[in-house]
Amino acid sequence: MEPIRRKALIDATIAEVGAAGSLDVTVGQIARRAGMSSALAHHYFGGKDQILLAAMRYILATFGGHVRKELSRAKTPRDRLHAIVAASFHPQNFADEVVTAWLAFYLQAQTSADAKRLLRVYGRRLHSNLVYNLRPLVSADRVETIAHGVAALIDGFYIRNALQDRVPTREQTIEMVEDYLDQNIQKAKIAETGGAV
Amino acid sequence: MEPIRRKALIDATIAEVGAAGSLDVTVGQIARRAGMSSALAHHYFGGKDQILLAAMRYILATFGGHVRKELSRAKTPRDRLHAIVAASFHPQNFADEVVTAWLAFYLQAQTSADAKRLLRVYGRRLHSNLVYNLRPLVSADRVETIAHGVAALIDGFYIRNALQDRVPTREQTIEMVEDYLDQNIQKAKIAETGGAV
DNA sequence: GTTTTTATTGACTGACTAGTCAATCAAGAA
DNA sequence: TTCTTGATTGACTAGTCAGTCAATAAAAAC
Repeated sequence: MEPIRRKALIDATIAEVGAAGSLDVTVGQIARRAGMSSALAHHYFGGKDQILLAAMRYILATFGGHVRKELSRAKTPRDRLHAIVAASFHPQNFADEVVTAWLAFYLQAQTSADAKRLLRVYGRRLHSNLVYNLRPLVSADRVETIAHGVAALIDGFYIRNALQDRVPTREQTIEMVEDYLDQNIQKAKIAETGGAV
Repeated sequence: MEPIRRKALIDATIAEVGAAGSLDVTVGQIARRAGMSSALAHHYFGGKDQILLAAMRYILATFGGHVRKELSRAKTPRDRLHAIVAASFHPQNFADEVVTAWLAFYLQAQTSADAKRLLRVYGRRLHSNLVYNLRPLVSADRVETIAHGVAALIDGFYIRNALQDRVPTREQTIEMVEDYLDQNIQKAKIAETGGAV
């Protein structure tokens, strides 16, 4: 029973946080959505913080899984960059409630040391993935800058998709990030002596 | 007394929300920081929601003020675009506690219709400012896309500045957004017949 | 100097919530 | 059958907080 109950609680937490648009959800609400009593939720997780943290870990792990899966298929650095972008906007990660939950956890990281650590681990992993694959394509002094730009674009589109209206579609969004990458790769090449791939 | 008390409560709210990294601040905490009893805070604002909303309005108004001020000095469309970017990263808006408070309100917009409306008014204002000044510089079919890209970059750098480590400095950030603009303006010009400004 | 208005608060309430616990229930082991 | 172990919950506790209110103090109006 334990793994089933834990998974149900994690799913319910993401759904509840996403629906409420806030971390102000009670253990009772989560437990009810997961079809059990709040006492049972405490029994399996020990406390509210741990339920929340488990849900956050799940979201990040799902994201990490998508990235790895896409990366394994890609052969060239440019392909791998595309894979990272595509994984970031995978419908399962880009879904409104997931983004909202993500954002709520982002905010909680401001107060919870555990949450902050989790988030930064994933932030750095994304960053180093980008840097690693940019290195063969652009001059060394531009790598960091471009990686930060791509990461900011991704986060920005995420947050805007969840909270603003009249935003680009998922496909347009991906294309814009790809454009950003290509323009910067292009520029870096021109800056060098114009060598071929 | 009323305007003094209200201003003190708004300042205290932003400080308290920024410090807590969450909207989970009690009226008592806010009132104490503002040097009065919680009963008085209720007396002047009616309720917690209205205090929060007033603080959000204040942040957005401050931001709007900076944009207007910078815009009034700029003469060309390119200058005005620069002004918008510069205002977005004005130290007073980019300060950690303000960004955190901003983010917390962003999230609350998911649940509060009033907050959502406020946020979208400002989102659209930024967007139309960008579009208006991009129009003379790039081909018509690119205007919207670039405006969305710039807005996403700004939001992305905001959130990352508040929540990630090893992020670019304010100056580097501004330069990166400017670069994005220039590259896209450049590209649009090449796409046309190479006409001068 | 008296009345009215405004500023202010301590004390209180009603509602809600995280976490606990003792008690049931079900199923398999001995 | 009896014992043990994990699953499960209703009821309870202790604490918190938004919002109210009656009372006081101070200032302004008359």
